[in-house]
Amino acid sequence: MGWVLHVDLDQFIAAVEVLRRPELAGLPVVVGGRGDPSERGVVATASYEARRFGVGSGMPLRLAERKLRKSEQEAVFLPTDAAAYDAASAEVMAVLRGLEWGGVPVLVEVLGWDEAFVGPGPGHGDLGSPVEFAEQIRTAVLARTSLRSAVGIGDNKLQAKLATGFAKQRVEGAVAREAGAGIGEESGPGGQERGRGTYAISDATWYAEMGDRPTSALWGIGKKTADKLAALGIATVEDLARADPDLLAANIGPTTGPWLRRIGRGVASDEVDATPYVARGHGREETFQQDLTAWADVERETARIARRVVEDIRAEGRPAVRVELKLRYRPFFTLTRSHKLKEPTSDPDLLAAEAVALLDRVEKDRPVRLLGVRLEMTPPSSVVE
DNA sequence: TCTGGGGTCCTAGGACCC
DNA sequence: TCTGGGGTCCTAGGACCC
Repeated sequence: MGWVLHVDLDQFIAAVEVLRRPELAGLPVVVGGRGDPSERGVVATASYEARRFGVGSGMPLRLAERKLRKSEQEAVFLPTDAAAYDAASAEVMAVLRGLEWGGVPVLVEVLGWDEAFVGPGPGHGDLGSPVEFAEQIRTAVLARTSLRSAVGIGDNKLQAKLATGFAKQRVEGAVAREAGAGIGEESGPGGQERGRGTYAISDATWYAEMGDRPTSALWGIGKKTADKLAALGIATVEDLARADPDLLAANIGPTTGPWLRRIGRGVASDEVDATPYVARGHGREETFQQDLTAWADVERETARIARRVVEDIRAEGRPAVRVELKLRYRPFFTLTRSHKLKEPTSDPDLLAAEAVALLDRVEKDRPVRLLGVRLEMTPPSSVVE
């Protein structure tokens, strides 16, 4: 049996902020943008205390501020500090990589700052109970980083990922109930009740757990695809599992159609890929606090952002092969223009000029809300001596 | 209350070549 | 003068995820 585990840290960004500012514990903490709720920006993470008042990820900061003000809560707004989360994330991943399961080091596939798949390493022995190992993971992460987590268990990565979501729901439900009942911090400072933060889904329980849920409950199906499926008469995961493969291929696409049917059936890879992440490209984009109306400003800002991205790709040591410009006009219309370079380059002047040249292909008489520049790099394999 | 930023992968159409 | 398909590259946009 190829068990896969998925580890997901609780309210990671907010938790990291509270760790370095313990006085914030218990307060509604909202992290996002530059930390100024009167600015354009959205919530990256809200603590459970803030979530209770309807504040959630992706919400405009201005709206979050209004909700918390109405609740008369003493709320704290903080800027996003990517370097701090990078560092905390690296600590957590190091703890995971240090674990042994079945007598050999585990494989760790990092998914983002706060998520990873964990699987048995090659040549492992008896794995014992995956639930026991999940508890071991949560205990080790908490002990070494003071961060709480949930762990999902599955026969493959899809099942493990979805199981983590159910584990988190149980934790949040319990926290809310305790808050309502006037019970304090969950089992004392740093506590983490055993069993509460793990959940398992397997091939055997797939339809019982997922069959009646909407297709959007699946990892990989968002609102658009769910709507498209609904128009085909496919509402639930079980509907999707039973759907006609030709219908899916014809309406959704030759690759995506069959893949959707597979995930409807709970079928996915169980291979934990521990090879280090290599980015295809890097980009930076910026929403301006005030829309740009003078085209000279648009050109200057485009060049500035392009030079920032050149610094990013220079740090990787791989030249750019493609330049993409992204523009968002007022009120919210977005377009992209891109250009493949004749030859790879890391030259800042040249790449800034390429980015600015892409502006020749767009309308110049409309207010600009956002500018972005993205550079695609040569793949590492093509770097030859 | 207007709607972030950093990524990935897929699709579809047109150009171009054979 | 009209008319084929197939394959690949490039570009723009869409969808999704954290």
